[in-house]
Amino acid sequence: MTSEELLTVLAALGHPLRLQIIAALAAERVHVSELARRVGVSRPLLYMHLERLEKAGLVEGHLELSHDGKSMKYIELKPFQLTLTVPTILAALQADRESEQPSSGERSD
Amino acid sequence: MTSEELLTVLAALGHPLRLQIIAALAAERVHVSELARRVGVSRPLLYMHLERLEKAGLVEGHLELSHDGKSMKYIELKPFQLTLTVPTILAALQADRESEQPSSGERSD
DNA sequence: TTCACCTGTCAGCTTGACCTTACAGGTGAA
DNA sequence: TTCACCTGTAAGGTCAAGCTGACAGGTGAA
Repeated sequence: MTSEELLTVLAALGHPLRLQIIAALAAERVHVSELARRVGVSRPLLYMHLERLEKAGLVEGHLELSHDGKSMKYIELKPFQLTLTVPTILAALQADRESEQPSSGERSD
Repeated sequence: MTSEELLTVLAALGHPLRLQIIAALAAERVHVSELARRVGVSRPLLYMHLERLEKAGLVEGHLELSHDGKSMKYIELKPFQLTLTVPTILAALQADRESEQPSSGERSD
């Protein structure tokens, strides 16, 4: 995991509303409009937050047709596990260096 | 851990420069001016970032006198371990509810 | 005294995150 | 047709985070 990926996840989790969204999705997947009502925000705002969560790989959206033919976008939570310690941060920064010069200095001798 | 505490840590770690700062402090404590040079930023900017890290409890500063009598503020890294999963987020949000009404519903019977 | 270090803070700028309002377009049911 | 749902996005405003430059004040050494 590079530091960029790490920062994407940290930024995605670093907002109270997005924690609420994750909590609301923990038990079951919910479609966008219903999710907006449950967490008490406007739909456009929710879209913005979902975009961040999705980019971080924490949620996933699926557009489906409901039983009565209406288009519904269901959001589901992707299980994740991320341990933050000094070594994991060092590893992320090290991954940056290894991925930016993949053919020069990452020998393990 | 409440969600506010969690968010403070997430926000503190959610910046590339602050990850660099943590990496620079991983091996040894460093005084402010030297740290600024090592991570390549101005001292005032570093102070701002250190403030966030300190509020999150990730680093600690100690003002000391060097052997030649000059005032030096040494920054040291506090070891930490934070595991991010859906359950830990749910627990943080639950802690909010328990701490806002400490005398009504948190009975454990 | 001048220099080279050090700590600490403030005023002011820029930019992006966040949020709201409004719009365009689709469906099934009354 | 009108209503009540749904998806999706664009325009614009607000505000805090981030960053810079300048300042005030301390020390020991040359």
